[in-house]
Amino acid sequence: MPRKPQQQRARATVDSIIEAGFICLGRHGIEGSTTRHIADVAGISVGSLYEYFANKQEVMDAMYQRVVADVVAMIQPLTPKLVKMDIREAVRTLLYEFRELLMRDEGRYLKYAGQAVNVAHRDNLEPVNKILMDLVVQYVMHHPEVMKMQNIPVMSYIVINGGMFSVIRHLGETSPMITFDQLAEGLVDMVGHIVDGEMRKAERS
Amino acid sequence: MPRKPQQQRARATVDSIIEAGFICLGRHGIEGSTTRHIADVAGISVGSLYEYFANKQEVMDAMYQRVVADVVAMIQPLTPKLVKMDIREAVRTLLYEFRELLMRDEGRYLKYAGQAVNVAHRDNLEPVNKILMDLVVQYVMHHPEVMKMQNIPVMSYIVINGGMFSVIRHLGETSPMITFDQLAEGLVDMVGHIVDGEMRKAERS
DNA sequence: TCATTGTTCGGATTCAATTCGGATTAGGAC
DNA sequence: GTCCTAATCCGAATTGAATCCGAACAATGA
Repeated sequence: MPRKPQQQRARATVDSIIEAGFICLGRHGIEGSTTRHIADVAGISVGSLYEYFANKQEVMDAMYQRVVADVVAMIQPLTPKLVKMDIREAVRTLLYEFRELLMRDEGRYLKYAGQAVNVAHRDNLEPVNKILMDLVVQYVMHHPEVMKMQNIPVMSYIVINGGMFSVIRHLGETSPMITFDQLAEGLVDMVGHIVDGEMRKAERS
Repeated sequence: MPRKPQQQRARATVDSIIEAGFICLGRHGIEGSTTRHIADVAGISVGSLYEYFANKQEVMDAMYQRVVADVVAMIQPLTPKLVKMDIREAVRTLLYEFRELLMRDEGRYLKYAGQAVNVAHRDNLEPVNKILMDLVVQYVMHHPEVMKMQNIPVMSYIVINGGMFSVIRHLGETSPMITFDQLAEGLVDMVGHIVDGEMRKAERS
């Protein structure tokens, strides 16, 4: 039965716990992130941690939520610009912004995203999926010609999931076989070819 | 200091532990898979478990290895047939075989694959990546015309990673927005469009 | 000031992972 | 068949991390 922080100092405590969670994860990985360790880094006692979080997992969840919120906050204001761009340029822009976000603070978020992609936590990524789907919808509205494509939802699903995973995985790679720029251009071309190909298919039928 | 099993009954014990690992994971998820629980299901004591595995993680690793070995064993004999097919048909065949394997024994392997896709365990999937890269190489040798593509490694990386992840994620979804057939056709078209698009690009230059 | 409610603390408790020393069994030597 | 040794198995004891709890401390507001 965790409590809602009501006073200013309690909110600060909650913040320091989440912050400490990221620091511990960055420093010693999952193993080093014991509740005691997190509490130490946050400068509080373990007891205090459990005032606001029912268990360790909830601390992790709060960290997720912050990552996800930041991703959404990154995409949202970008949407108006993106929808006016050529599709390839839009994908490219999004990819580099995404990387910038994941690499921020010595890859703090990337470490987390790496955990988040497993199926057990798939729901946590839902808001990101949603905003990207919204972006697709808005994009289509600005580019009526692509509406000829029959399978936009399916292709979006593939591109969004496959794209996110490829990027997260690639950034986590210690000695990648390809550079990020190559990966990004590959993804850009992939989306471009899909749109071109689907349009061509639509015209034929 | 885990020991190598030397007698027949010891090998049976090791096997029963791995088997029990899968059963526990299927029954109660990660939480239900305590060493005691696994030992109980395997019909041995915890002590025996530690005779052959240094720790719980090693049991998990042995399970990974079995999954990965089975995936490789599925693809290897399929390769000769695949390389002779049209690219779209090859992708389609591979996808359905992959699903069949993941769903075997009430999705025993799928539960495991879900864990494996996170960055911490990315190395475990390396053999699968390798055999798929090999498949690409062999495919290219049988279809010299696609050699005109400039970025085969990059596109393979994207398609392999993105494809595997999309499928694993989709199969783990409780109420998927799209059917597996749709996903499969989408992936087939994606690969097809990429090849067509890249060939066109190559001809232009 | 006092009462009330929010906050913090750190020792006590619980539970799973791992260890260890002794009991049991397989399989070869005689 | 008997004996011997290494392999195997066992499960109580240990360890350490997660979690709980009740007392101490701080803020608020009448």
